[in-house]
Amino acid sequence: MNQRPTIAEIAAEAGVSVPTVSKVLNQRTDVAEVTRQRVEAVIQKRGYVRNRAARALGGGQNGLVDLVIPWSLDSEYYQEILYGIEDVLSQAGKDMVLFTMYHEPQRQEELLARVSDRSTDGAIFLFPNSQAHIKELQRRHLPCVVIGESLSMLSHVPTVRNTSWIGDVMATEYLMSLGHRRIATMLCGPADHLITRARLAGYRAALEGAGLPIDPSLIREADFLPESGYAQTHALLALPDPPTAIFASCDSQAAGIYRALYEQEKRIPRDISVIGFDDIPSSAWTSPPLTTVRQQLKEMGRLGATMLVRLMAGETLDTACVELAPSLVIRDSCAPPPMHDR
Amino acid sequence: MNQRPTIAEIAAEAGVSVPTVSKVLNQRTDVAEVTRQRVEAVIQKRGYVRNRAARALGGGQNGLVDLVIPWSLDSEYYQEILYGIEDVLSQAGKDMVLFTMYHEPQRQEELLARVSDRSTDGAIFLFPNSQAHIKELQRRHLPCVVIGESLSMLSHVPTVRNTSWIGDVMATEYLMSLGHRRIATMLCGPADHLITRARLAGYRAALEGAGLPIDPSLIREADFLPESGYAQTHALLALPDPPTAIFASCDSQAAGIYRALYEQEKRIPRDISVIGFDDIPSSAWTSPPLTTVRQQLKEMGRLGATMLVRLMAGETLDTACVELAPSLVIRDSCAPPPMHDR
DNA sequence: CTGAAAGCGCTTACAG
DNA sequence: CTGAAAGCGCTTACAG
Repeated sequence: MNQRPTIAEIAAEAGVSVPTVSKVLNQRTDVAEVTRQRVEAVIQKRGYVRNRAARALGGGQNGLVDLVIPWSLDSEYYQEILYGIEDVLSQAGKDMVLFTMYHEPQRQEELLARVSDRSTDGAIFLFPNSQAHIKELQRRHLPCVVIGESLSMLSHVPTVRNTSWIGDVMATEYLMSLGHRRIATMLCGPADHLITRARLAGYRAALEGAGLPIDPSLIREADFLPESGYAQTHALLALPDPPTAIFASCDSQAAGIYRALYEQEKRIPRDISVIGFDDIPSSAWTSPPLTTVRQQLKEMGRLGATMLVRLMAGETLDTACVELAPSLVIRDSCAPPPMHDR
Repeated sequence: MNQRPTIAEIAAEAGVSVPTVSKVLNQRTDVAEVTRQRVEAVIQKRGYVRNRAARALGGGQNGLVDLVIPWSLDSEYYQEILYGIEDVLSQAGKDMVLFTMYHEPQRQEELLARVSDRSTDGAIFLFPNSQAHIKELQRRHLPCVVIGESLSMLSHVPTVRNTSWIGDVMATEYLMSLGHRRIATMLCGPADHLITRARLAGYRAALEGAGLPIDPSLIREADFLPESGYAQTHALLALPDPPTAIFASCDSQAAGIYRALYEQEKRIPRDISVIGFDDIPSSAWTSPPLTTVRQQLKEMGRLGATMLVRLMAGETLDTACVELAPSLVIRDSCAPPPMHDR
């Protein structure tokens, strides 16, 4: 039989008992150095790997981490974050289990059930839309980390996010530095959401800082899809006094803005400037290449995963909430406004 | 104590033994109907869910499926497939564990170790670059399914893929019907790969069928990234007799083609036509919208997952290999060639 | 520092 | 049709 070795076989071969091998495996200190080395040699030689299910049942960890996402992994945005998470987690010997909430409340129950299973050693939440279940998981001592804005700043869940409103300030100031005075902006979701409001505040602050008026007709409702950028751009262009620059709330929305502009035969950036937000990989390949605000997506993933690994190892975090600053990536979609508009 | 109920508690409450509850849970037939109903009522009432680890240890299934991908989930292409897989698997009560091969041979060993664990009930391989480990897993009776081209047609692993070369025929014929005679095509990977050759054969067959010559300078090496499309388009345009249409091997490559054309101030489709391959979601939002060959990506995911679910349930598949036919999606990136080129 | 013992929550033969 | 028994491969007290 070419079966995978069990802890019992290792113990027999090393001439010790099963608990002793378990101690070595769990890096306990109450093992004689000689014993440890002997056991480790056998483990090495036989290529022993613990059985995950048995470990979990016995009360140990099982090397699985839940990745809880609100919807599907359907945007480059998520992918980038995931990439960072995967990087750290695989180094730590953890595997990811995808758990999709689909915005269904009943899925939360499933998640809780699975955790009381000890099916999983920890969980990473991407842009959670509720915190109730996270709190419940923490109450059951499951290490949890949130990546992305969380609904409440009061949360006690370790969080890593981008200081996005600063990005709005940067983009708006950059456009103004080019000479733009009529800058349209798109919202990034429902107007009553905290993040939406925070980001809008960045735009307003920049404008006010420069003594420019705020024109409500230049603030448009939109979401993360190209459709909304498309529709609002057409609306913007129909204004008596249209903007000379459009600030997209995210790069994927910018594709819709580009398209509306293309249809109206407006050249970017000669006739009108466009600036994005996120800097997803494909933004480097639009025509013209999109100037945008870079969020450190991979880094968010890496940091969040690192925090979780620490938590799972029983360590305590010194900083529960990490904010990453955005930066400006200047490509070719912005230029000074046309002469007659200055 | 508000703990999650165990099978023992259910048994006690229903007035039966533990094995009997287990039988009900596993839909065995050797249980009296009355007993079954009584047990099921208690299960229902207590919201009982089996402990995954205990199940796996005891010899049952644990509700986990490995999703084995060659690299990272870094393209819309994968995402679409994943979406289909997720759809079916979540219906079947299975969760996905992401397993990334990173093209590292040593990862194959890890995969094997994990499976002898019975950590997982089955595995779905996306575009595997080797079949050795899949065969080994099958030998250990782990249900496996391949989605995407597999290296050998002789494989005994159930597979679902697209009949991609037909797509190449369709695209080429469409371009010819528009009046094009000099059609460039990009390879979709190393020239010695089976898929690359098969797809090229589709292009050739269409051309030959129409009695058109095959010009080797119009067949360009490329991969799945925009960069290669970009570089080859510039090279194509520098030819003494440049093509009037370019056939991209995939939509993400088309972004590079668009960009090169944009830089050379060639208008699509007035000056030159571009056709893609895959029909990833963002292709509907390029400017102009990309005419492309649609691969049924979500459907591939759904079918593959469905096959795996059957296999895990102990059923046998009537068809081991399913081929999905592509179709043409006509948008705005193709037109008849300019007058002087006809 | 070491190991005998009990237990985690299931499952599968197998005897009745 | 039902259930007593043994076992899956670990882990954690706890006694020595």
